[in-house]
Amino acid sequence: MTRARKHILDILTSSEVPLSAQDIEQRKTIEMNSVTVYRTLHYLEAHEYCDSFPLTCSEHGTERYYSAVHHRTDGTCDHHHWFHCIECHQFIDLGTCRIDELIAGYEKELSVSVVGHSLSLTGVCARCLQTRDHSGNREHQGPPQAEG
Amino acid sequence: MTRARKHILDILTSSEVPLSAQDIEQRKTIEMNSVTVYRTLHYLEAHEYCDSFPLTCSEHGTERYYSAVHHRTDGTCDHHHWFHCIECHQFIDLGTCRIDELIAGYEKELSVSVVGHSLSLTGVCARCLQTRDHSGNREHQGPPQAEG
DNA sequence: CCAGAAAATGCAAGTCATTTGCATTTTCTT
DNA sequence: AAGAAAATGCAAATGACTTGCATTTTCTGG
Repeated sequence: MTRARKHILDILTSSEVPLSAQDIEQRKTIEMNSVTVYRTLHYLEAHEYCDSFPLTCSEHGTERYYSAVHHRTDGTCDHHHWFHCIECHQFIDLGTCRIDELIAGYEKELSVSVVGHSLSLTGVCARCLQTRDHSGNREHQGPPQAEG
Repeated sequence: MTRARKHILDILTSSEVPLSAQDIEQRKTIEMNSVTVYRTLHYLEAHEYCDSFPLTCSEHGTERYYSAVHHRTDGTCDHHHWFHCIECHQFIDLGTCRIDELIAGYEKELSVSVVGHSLSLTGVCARCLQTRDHSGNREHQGPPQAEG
């Protein structure tokens, strides 16, 4: 692990939400070319340090988001999925993947071997729903507590 | 519905697999600018004539794929998900969405309103698995029957 | 059926995330 | 520490997709 790789992995590990390459560029505290950010993300994903998925939103367009993978004591990966609010553009953690059985079912049904999957939900978060209720359509509020 | 829109919707409706903007350009039989293809796909999706999801594969990179939505007699949409083979790059229909309940659970748990979702599986299809078994790693075969 | 307005389309250029080639620097191996 | 291998920076390219604007088609009221 080089310095750059350690640094980006640290950023991912300490983030509570998935980050795009651009998010990482903003958060990095050491000099690093943006090409290196992309290459590092590829490296981390190939080596199972992180997961990624593509998401399209009105504010950021289509981008790939990365999140650190937590390995369990038995060596398996704790793979998460995410909800993305179409109003405030925050991510909400949906916790550990709950479609393993569904996938196992498809594998059996179709005689395929599933190697990867991508699931993401979009909609309106509790906070934005509340804002709507209380006030018709005001301006969107900022992030819930700080930056995600 | 203009001529262009009807034509693209026809292409989507008669395809058994999701198509990218480029796939559609290849299949169209009337003159149409590629910008129009994109705008038409936006129109069709906004009006619930089709669904889309982004997918990344080694052969085509990251692209958005579109498939016609079938409306049931009760007016609801018959939303499907897809498996994509990382070797032959064919799609396999996973049938009607089976995660509605899971999503309803998340909505309740997190007090969010889910407006959309994207799920896709990647892996090796039955045919490619078989080719592997029978012959070590030969060249990949062509499409199953014709063009998908 | 026709005029005028509204919407759709074509064309050219632009945007933007991401990738690539190649030279230089850093890291690893012996 | 030397040499090879891998990583990084820089500049330019790629490729999906979007935008602005002029022209054409479609729709609506008369």
